[in-house]
Amino acid sequence: MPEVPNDTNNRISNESERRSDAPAERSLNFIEQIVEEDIASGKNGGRVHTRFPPEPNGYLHIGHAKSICLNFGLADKYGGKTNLRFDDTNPVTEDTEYVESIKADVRWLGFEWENEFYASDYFDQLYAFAENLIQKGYAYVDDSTAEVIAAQKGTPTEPGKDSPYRTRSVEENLDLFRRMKAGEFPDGAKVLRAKIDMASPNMHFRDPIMYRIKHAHHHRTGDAWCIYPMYDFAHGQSDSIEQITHSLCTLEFEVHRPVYDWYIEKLGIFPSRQIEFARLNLTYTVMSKRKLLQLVNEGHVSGWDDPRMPTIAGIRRRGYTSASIREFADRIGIARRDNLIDVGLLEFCIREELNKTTTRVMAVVDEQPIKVVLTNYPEGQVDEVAIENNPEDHESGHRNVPFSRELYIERDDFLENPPKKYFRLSPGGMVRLKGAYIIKCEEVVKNDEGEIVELHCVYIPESRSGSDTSGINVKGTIHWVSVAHTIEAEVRLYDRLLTSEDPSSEDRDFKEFINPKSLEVVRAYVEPSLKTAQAGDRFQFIRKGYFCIDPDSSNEKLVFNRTVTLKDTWAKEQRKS
RNA sequence: UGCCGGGUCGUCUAAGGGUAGGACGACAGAUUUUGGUUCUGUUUGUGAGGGUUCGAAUCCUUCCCCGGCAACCA
Repeated sequence: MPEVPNDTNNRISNESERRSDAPAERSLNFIEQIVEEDIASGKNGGRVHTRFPPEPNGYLHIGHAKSICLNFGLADKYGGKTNLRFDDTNPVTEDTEYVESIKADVRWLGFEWENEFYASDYFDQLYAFAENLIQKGYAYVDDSTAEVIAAQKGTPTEPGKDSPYRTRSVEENLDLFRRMKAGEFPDGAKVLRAKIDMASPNMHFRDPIMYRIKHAHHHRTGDAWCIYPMYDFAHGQSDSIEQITHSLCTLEFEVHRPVYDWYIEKLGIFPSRQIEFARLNLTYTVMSKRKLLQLVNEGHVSGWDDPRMPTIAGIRRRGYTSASIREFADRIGIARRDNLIDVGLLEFCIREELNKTTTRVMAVVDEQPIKVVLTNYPEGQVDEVAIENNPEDHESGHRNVPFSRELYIERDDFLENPPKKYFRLSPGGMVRLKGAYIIKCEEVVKNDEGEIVELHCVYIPESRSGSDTSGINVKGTIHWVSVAHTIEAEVRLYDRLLTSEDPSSEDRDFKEFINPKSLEVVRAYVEPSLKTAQAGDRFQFIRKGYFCIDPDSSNEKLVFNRTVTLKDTWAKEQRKS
């Protein structure tokens, strides 16, 4: 697990700050309404205690971020607490690597948990709960195979059938369950089931399995156990043990709620309340751990933290700030209807922040930039021109950038036969070099293949930025770097991971929609001030987008990730025609 | 076909018997030494029918559509 860099934008506002910061009064989401009703009625003594319960079998993604912001945000808002609880009841898929990454991600998002718990902390207690239910006649040991149990379960439209083992005596059940625990039986030989109703219209009520035998090494309890509780027999009781007041989960657990309540009722323990909300779906990506794991294992991406991944680790490496993720979570809201959020909203959130905070720098992102030679500029002369660090922040000051006779500009910023509203450079045309002079293109130099290799231009000495007396008005301003002073860098340009807006709605497998151009690695020529930039530093490349230094970067070779492009109305217009 | 949910601008999300509002997007304009930012304006919505009511997105009813549920996963 790589160390997670500090996020300077990671400050969590305290309560009073948050209140004064609060813009217009926002309406409550349905969970906040429930919480406020509970507080008003004095339920749980007005206490609010939530929990974030990941299973440590994969990395967290932006959908988890929604849940984290909801759970921690709710506690924060109502003076409550939030536990981090690892739902580690299935040792074969779980690992401490995931535990560590999850903790790092939650912290990076800006939240600190009240308690760090594990469902495995409660194995003794859960075992006692199970014996309790056996004693009350609510549970029995079933020797049937998985296949037989599945067959007896019936279907959604047909009731199930009772297992022949359903009528075992309490004594026999107790004896068998203890021997399951003692390791007398192989995996799959027996399970402990709740005795509820094999004819229930809710499939989860048809004698759900409580414990199964798994002779597997657990990441925390080691080899102490060979029986492990199922989700349904662990989650609600864990909530109850921790006195969780509001147990928030996604919609697919809705049909589990009657089971959740049933165990709590039969055990007579603290009644936590489960409330479901719709999970996050984002356009042009997938959000299931299974699919993300597949992308990682099959090498479609470089790892869980590949900047194209919707994982928190990936988004972080891409250059997103945690504040922008929190803002996003806030804007998408909480409701029960299925949703598919436009990834454009996420991009809006990061642009909004980075626009205010990043230093503007000159970077010519082009494998083959065009060299501009200013024929009337003295050879060997170097000028220092002042560039505003950030026009959105007047305190940010200026920085000197070297200017000389030979410059690089992007190939896109010159067109031999420009269309009507093209504001950039063209033969005989004029353009402003950002922070420097207006230039006029007088000659286009081509190689034998007819490719443009050089532009011979003249600069207008009176047009210098800040002291322009030329009286010339140009429509366009372009960025540039001085050939003699630039440093080369690698830039990784990311695009959407998938080409389908909603891959789950497609007939074909999601992997058929992997965007072959989701990563493009190009060379760039950047201004010398970037020499000392450190991993995690963020910049705006003027007119291009927001970029951050990747951990792969070194003193020898700068590596930038493009977090997000700037809005580009010109490109949009081009696409239309 | 059984059970449980859910349907409000293109996308999210409010309004819970009394003006359908906000955000993102889109479009138009202003400003701009980033075709960025900022500002202004515009556009578009209650799945359908019936009922209750002075008045329905909201209550009742029939229908339609969408999602989830049949792992010894969570």
